[in-house]
Amino acid sequence: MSLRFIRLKNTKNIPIFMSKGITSRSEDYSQWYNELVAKADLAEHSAVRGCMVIKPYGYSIWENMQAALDKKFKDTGHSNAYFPLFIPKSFFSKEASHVEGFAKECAVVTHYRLKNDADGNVVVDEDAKLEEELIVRPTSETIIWHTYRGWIQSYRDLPILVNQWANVVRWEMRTRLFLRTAEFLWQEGHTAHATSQEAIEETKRMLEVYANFAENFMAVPVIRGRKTDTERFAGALDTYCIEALMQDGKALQAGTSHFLGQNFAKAFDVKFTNKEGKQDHVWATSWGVSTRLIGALIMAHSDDSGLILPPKLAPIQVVIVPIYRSDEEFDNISEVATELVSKLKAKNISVKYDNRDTQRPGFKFAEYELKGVPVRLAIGGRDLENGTIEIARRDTKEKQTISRDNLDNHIEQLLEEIQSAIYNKALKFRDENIREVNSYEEFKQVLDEKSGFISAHWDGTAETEKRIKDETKATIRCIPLNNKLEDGICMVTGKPSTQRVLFARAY
RNA sequence: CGGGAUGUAGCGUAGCCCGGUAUCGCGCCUGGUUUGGGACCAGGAGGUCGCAGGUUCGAAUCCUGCCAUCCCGACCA
Repeated sequence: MSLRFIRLKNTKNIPIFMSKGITSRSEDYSQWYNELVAKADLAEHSAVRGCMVIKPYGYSIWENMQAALDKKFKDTGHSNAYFPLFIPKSFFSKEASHVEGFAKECAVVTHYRLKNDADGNVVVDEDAKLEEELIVRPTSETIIWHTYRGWIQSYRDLPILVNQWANVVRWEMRTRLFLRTAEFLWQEGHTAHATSQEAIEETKRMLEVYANFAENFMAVPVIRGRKTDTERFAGALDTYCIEALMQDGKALQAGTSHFLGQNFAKAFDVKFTNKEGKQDHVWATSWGVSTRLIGALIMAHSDDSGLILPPKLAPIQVVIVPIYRSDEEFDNISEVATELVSKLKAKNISVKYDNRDTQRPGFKFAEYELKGVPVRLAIGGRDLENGTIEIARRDTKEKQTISRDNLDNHIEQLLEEIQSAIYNKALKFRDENIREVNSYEEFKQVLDEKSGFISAHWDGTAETEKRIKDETKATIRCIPLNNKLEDGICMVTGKPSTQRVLFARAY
């Protein structure tokens, strides 16, 4: 039965487990993504509309991301704390543009008790209405700045460098696992500073932390940039971002860092006494990345056989598969494998010896390809005789039989090589898909035929930006930092422009 | 929240037009043979046909209402 046939008949957006492979990227990219998420055991839809269950394998990728990011936050002087899930409605309305930005997607708690009605059904007890409604946090600026007010009196209390790992809720109409769900996991950093300059430095420092993480851990090259006024975070003076390019040519915002100016300090009346004894409002930043990064990871590297995970984030870096014909042979192989496991563990390499006898080797090979395990080792009877092992790398699918001497060092090097190989591949793809365009006609053509990032002149107005979005669905992803200044004319209006900005259709 | 479609076993489906208690594949369980790229044979378990009414001797099938999901729009990390 052909996949195409199945797909056309499959009206539910649920993957097809009966087939051996998954839909190819060229056939249907989003179908490929959905099936991959399910078949690689990363996540599934839950009983709650718009919310996902992150399964153990997917969650351990998130844990690896958390560990790496958390270390970077600590290394840059931040501490973790935790603020409430609920935010009083009144807090929320104190910063005008902030409310406006989030109002349409907030979950609201109105009651605190249930009861049984006459028919025995569980209903909301109308007598238990909250005096003040609570908003389930879509982000925590308001509750945090309300709290910071009590923490800050003097410049000596500054800076405050706090991060929290949390869940947030944004009531989305249309969801995709990891990319957009009603509830998601993230971290949000919230810092308070004595000067504008210091806050701006913090904003940029954390953007660089994100960019560094994306490139060195996720192996995803990113463009550092600044958002336009329209795309800016609700309540910020400036939003910086890192933008990544997915294999289908669509852009994905992978992290944001905001300079909030004194907006929240003013809204929540957070003042401090400076060295000169004068009162001033505190300067703020906030920055975050979410489980969306897992979506980015999938779409940046993976192929039609499954996930390709960068070794630095892979839950299992090396898997060993035994191939045997008898119990005795299995025992002999296990002995070799167990020794190898301890050698690799000693090098802090995450390794799994898959000794299940319920699945055959071929099945396991396919399974670990699907799950993106970077290195696969196979040991069979021939290897026992020859002192060899079969080693296969997931990214290129290259396979060779090598001596087992010095294998742990070899694998350690190979993992590093894979890490940089997938980065370089993604970088090459990204660079090949940034195109300079000088007319609106050409812009539309490139967008439809090639997609990717388009670098073009824009007159800097929100009207033109909106027109382009309405007509082409492409948005300005960012104004790249360290952008080359060059005189030009806006591709739409012909008005003067001093630099090119990056457009793309985006997730 | 507008337009369109779909709900049958864990998953994918046949049956519905033309009413008679549900088909097939994958997966699952048991036993055996297998094992260097998704094994094979034999046996077996699993379904209030989305929910609630109605028509009928009898409803997966016909009628009414509701619910859920998916696709296309408006909104978004």
